[in-house]
Amino acid sequence: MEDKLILKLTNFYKVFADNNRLRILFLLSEGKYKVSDITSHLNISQSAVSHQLQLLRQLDLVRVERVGKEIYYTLADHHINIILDYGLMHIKEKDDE
Amino acid sequence: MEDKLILKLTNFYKVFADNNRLRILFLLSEGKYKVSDITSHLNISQSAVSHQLQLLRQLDLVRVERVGKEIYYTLADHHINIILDYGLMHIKEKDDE
DNA sequence: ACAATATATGAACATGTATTCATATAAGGA
DNA sequence: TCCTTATATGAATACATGTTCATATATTGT
Repeated sequence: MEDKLILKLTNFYKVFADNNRLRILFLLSEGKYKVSDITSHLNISQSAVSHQLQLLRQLDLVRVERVGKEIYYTLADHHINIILDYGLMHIKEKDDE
Repeated sequence: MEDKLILKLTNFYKVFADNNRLRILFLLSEGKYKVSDITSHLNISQSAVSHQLQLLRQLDLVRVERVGKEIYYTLADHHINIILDYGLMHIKEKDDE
């Protein structure tokens, strides 16, 4: 097993290993939201949301669209949805703890 | 989407979001290894390996078997293998970066 | 041009967690 | 029993990263 590949996998998992980030992703999996919507829906500060969105942008996980003063975010592609769904499915099927 | 469920998912991802831990898991996916084998194969200190193994034990991801002075580790069940494989498959199919 | 609103961003700070260091425990051999 | 080897473990340390705080930028309305 090549270490380089495992490192990539590590980094993949890291993206989803933060609760607020994951909550944002799941919210976005339901549609298009502007930043203020995200902060109010999830009770995360505006700054924290923006920082997470910046990271998600850098990783190309979200798509950005400006409408006037507001900026809307959506998931970048259907692939992300599949990942989220797969994760959920996996958690649900084992009722540990 | 229930926050509690997402939190569980976060914790699931966290397990795999560390490089050395993941390398240990992939090594164990190939068979049974004692601690000293793991440290030499992966170039991680004995202590670091033991700490990671402790964590993996607590999460029931590995199975322990003592033979004399040595202690052998294996993955707890086939399910873990499937998770690892799925992750790899996912990484391989997208050639980002 | 100015004020108000929405979002982004850099730096400081807080926190979680992985590693190291020192040492403990357990087993086997002399 | 004493010594050696294998592994575990607690505490200290190092480090990565998420949040906050203060402020910048961008857009709209007046």
